[in-house]
Amino acid sequence: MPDTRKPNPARRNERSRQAILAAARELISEMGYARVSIEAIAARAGVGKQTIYRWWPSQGAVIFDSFLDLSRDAEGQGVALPDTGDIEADLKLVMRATVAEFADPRFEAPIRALNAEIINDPELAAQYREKLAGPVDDAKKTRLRSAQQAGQLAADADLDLVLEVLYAPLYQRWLHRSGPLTAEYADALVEVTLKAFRP
Amino acid sequence: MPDTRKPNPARRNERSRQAILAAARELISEMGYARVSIEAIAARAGVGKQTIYRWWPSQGAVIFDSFLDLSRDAEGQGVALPDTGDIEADLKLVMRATVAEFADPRFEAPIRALNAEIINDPELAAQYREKLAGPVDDAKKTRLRSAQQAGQLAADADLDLVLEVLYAPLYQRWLHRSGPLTAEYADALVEVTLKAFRP
Amino acid sequence: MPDTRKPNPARRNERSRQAILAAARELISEMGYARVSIEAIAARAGVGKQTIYRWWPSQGAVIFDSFLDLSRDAEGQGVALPDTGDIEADLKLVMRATVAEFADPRFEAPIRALNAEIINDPELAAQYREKLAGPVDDAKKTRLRSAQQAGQLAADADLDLVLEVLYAPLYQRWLHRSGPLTAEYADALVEVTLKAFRP
Amino acid sequence: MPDTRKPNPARRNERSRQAILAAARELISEMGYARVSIEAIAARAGVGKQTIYRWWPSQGAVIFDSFLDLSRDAEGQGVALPDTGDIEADLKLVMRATVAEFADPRFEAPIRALNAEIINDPELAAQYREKLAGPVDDAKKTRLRSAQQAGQLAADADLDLVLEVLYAPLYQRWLHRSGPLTAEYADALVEVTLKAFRP
DNA sequence: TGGTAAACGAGACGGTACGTCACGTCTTAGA
DNA sequence: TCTAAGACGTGACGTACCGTCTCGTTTACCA
Repeated sequence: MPDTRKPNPARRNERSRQAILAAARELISEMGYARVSIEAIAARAGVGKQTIYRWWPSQGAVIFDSFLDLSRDAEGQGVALPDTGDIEADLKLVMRATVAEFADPRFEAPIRALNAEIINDPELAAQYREKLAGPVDDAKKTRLRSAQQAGQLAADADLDLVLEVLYAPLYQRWLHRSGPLTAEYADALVEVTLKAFRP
Repeated sequence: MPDTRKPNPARRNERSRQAILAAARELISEMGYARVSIEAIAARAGVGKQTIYRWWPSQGAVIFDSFLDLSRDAEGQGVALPDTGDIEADLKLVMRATVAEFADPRFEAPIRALNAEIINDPELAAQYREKLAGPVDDAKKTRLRSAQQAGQLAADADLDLVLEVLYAPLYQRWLHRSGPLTAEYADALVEVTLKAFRP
Repeated sequence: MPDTRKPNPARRNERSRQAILAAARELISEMGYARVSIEAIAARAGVGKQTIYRWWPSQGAVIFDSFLDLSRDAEGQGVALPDTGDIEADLKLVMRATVAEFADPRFEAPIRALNAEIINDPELAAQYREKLAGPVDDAKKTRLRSAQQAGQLAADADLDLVLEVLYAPLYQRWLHRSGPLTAEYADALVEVTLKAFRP
Repeated sequence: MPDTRKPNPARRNERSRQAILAAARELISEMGYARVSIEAIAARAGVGKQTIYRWWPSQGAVIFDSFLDLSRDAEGQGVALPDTGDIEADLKLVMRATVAEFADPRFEAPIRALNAEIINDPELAAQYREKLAGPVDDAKKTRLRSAQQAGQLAADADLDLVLEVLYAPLYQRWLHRSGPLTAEYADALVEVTLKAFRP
């Protein structure tokens, strides 16, 4: 009979939690996702394996949390996009930033790891949409709605679809390494998208 | 001294090759990609492990080949798209077929497995572009060029970009399970793409 | 800095002590010695693990105490052997009682556990001789001295040796399961021993 | 589903087998039985853990085999006792040798380990009687029968009982550390036993 | 057509990591 | 202050697979 008792979060050791998430990020960057084991994370974090198993159901969940942790630091909670009134300029700025982020070697391995994990784990995918993609997408949609009111975007445009047309090509090109990710490419995607959803 | 001699492909046992690829596909469908091992494939195929290691460098390569095998059966060699003269109708037909394929449970697990593998393995990604995506994309681009000549598409449109705008949103939505994949969605993508690249 | 303070026995919770010893006995009988853990004893006794570690240095010590506790109940403090004047009859009575005790399933597992523990733990062996075997052996030697005075036993017989010749074969046969333990066997041992140490 | 396939003994690696048994003996002598783990044996032997689990069902079985291996070396196959015609002299010789063996630190820990294991494992106890104690006892009984024919021992003496009276006190005193093991003690046991079973 | 070298099935091997269990220490809350 | 509760770092458990390495046993070429 496995132990089904739930641990008491109030007594959780925050130092251990941070050490585990940091170790996970470091190891993924250093050796690539496929070679990272729970044992290695525990050893690097100076933590017992059980402390990982106690709080996370799977390795994917640890990866996810380590990534969540990273984003929280980066963003704070104000995830608002710039709004200069010029939707094209604003989107290009944001898209170019995304391109730059993908080129940063510190982000490369963990983001790839997370995406690989998401593909095969629906549970994780749901969490990803809710905790990571969701808030960011909401901020983007807020900016798009502003553009709609300014008449720069069709009033009846499906904003989820707009975001997909804008971002999915970029993500796919990066994940599949099927072409160069340049500022020009980012600009082209913005222009194409705006043309597609022009009023 | 390890055995560095290369095996002689002429003497390869075709029955074993087929059994291995079939076993790989079956196991991925049955138990999910993460739980499939070389041992299990060998056992299911009634084959020694060495016979797998002799001909494939990694598990990802086996998965890839099993998938390649599958596509070859499906497509034959004539990977030409319909050309009725109406690019919108033709693309909608093809996109709806893709949506249907993604809904087929026999394809679901293996395609996901392949995509997950590609994300973390540049070598495999290159093979994927060359052997699988490449031919299909070429066929699609042939159809798009025909549309350009018919004045249905901007003559200076970057066809790789067109394909990305057309397909990436669909793939991403499926991989991330971030929304329903319907015929209407397929149609919408075609319409949006054609508007974006209208002459 | 570890806590090196000694606990104050005066404040010890007798209810917990009894619960621990009882739980130890029960678990050994139920699951066999090898499978009994401190965790299980603590859980069964409804006691914190620390309460066990505070008062006993090792699992062997708990087993020992649980056994000591059991014997104390059984014997009271009057550990005197019968003295009818007939040493052979008296010894046979006692030996047959020992045989019967060994056949009692409630005693089987704990006594075996204790003996296994004693073999590898000199500290525990010393305690065993002092607290458990000692008093019983003293009582037996008192009876043997009475037999010496009655001329039924050689006056210069080494009483420790007499006890060993009398009991060791019985214990060994039981521990090694190398033969049946019957009343006849008990009788034979008494007869052989008396013959060996006849005046 | 555990793997129930039986390994093929014909393909067993004798070098590994020897290394495991030697490592087990060494570790028991060095750190005491209680502290020896399968992991440590595998590491010391330069062997995978699975190679141990493949061929032995339990740690006790490894210990037992390592001991069996040791005895085989020591005895060769001729386990015959000396027969000078003087049973008392011959037995004293053998008993003194046993006492000396118990004092040899190379034997101390493994023999204790084996005895502790035997107490709680009936399966192992049976093997012990058959493979280790049995042949030795047979040799001893052969010598005792010779003494019976020479009229030095009661013709109707139960030889198993004779052996128990002779050896059990010695074993028990050693296992329980309840007294010194000297040549004099060995002699005394022989004298007592012969007196007990005198014709 | 019979000999021989390869590929084959089988599976044992030295390993790594798994996920679980229990250890003995520690911290917290409550009586 | 002792206690029940239980999280912690540690490390062994027994299992699953890894990729390599023999073992015989088919196969298929070639002499």
